[in-house]
Amino acid sequence: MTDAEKQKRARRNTRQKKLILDCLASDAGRHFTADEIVDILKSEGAPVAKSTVYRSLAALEASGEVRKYFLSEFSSACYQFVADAKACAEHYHLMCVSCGKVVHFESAELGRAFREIESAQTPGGFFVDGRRTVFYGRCGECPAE
Amino acid sequence: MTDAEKQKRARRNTRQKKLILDCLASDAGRHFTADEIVDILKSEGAPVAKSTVYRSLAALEASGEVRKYFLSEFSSACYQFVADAKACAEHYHLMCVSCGKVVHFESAELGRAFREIESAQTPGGFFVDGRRTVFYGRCGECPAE
DNA sequence: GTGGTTGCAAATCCTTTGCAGACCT
DNA sequence: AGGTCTGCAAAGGATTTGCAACCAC
Repeated sequence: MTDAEKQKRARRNTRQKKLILDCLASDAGRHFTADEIVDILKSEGAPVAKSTVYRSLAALEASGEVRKYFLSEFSSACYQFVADAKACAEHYHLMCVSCGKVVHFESAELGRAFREIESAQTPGGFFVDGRRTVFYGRCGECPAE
Repeated sequence: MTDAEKQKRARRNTRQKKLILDCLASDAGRHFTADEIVDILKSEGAPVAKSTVYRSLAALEASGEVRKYFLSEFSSACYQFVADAKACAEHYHLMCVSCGKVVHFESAELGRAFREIESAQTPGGFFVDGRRTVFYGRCGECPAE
């Protein structure tokens, strides 16, 4: 099934989906792990099964409402609410593997580097998707390991 | 225990460690997963337990002889022999989101872009880890969606 | 001989899946 | 009503760990 078909497929508005999306939207700047969402909803007296959380997050990611990040090999995946898809079009993401913070930035150098990559690879080049690519590293506020 | 202490600690040259390092060194340009190493050694008639492979790879990574990569959320960790620290310093990974192929490439432009990022971010800059960062996109052999 | 190492199996962690019943539309 | 969605438990894959036997030094 293609992404287009996925999005076209009927989707029901259930209590659980709303709870999960509300949780993510309550702090759009923050990343949540699936477990954190489970715990938060449980503490709010509206428990949702972990498998449901995973399934809903996958659906939300497919529809573009939520973005999934892999912060580091030591932690589980994190999910972040996407407030405005357009706002994400022209910048890149730096993610600190230590504290999980995401920094947005623009860079003319990067555009040049991507074009270089596109033409240098063979055969047919390689188109780099800047929106899908996340730069991992360490922010200035986190101590070096 | 610090890294320095780890390296200073007695390390024994066992048959298994040699086999694993030989396997990695047999193709220094390639990434191997732990499972691949297990299979290769088994097929060569010198089986090594999977747990031993993992432990040895961790030790080799700690000592700098092997580098560990996390190429994607869909695959397990990959390990690459470090023939010459300099030789591996400046290469990056492109992963095709369509076919999953990983392409290695070198880029002076990217180094420049990373340095720009490091100094442009506040406070304290942002150190980009080129080993952890994977560029997602589409390779020339896969049709545009 | 001693203590790092190995192999095996069991355990862990995160995530996915099978299935029966519950719930949208 | 009909198909989707949920919750539970069990399975899954990658990696780690406990432990007795092992072997390098």
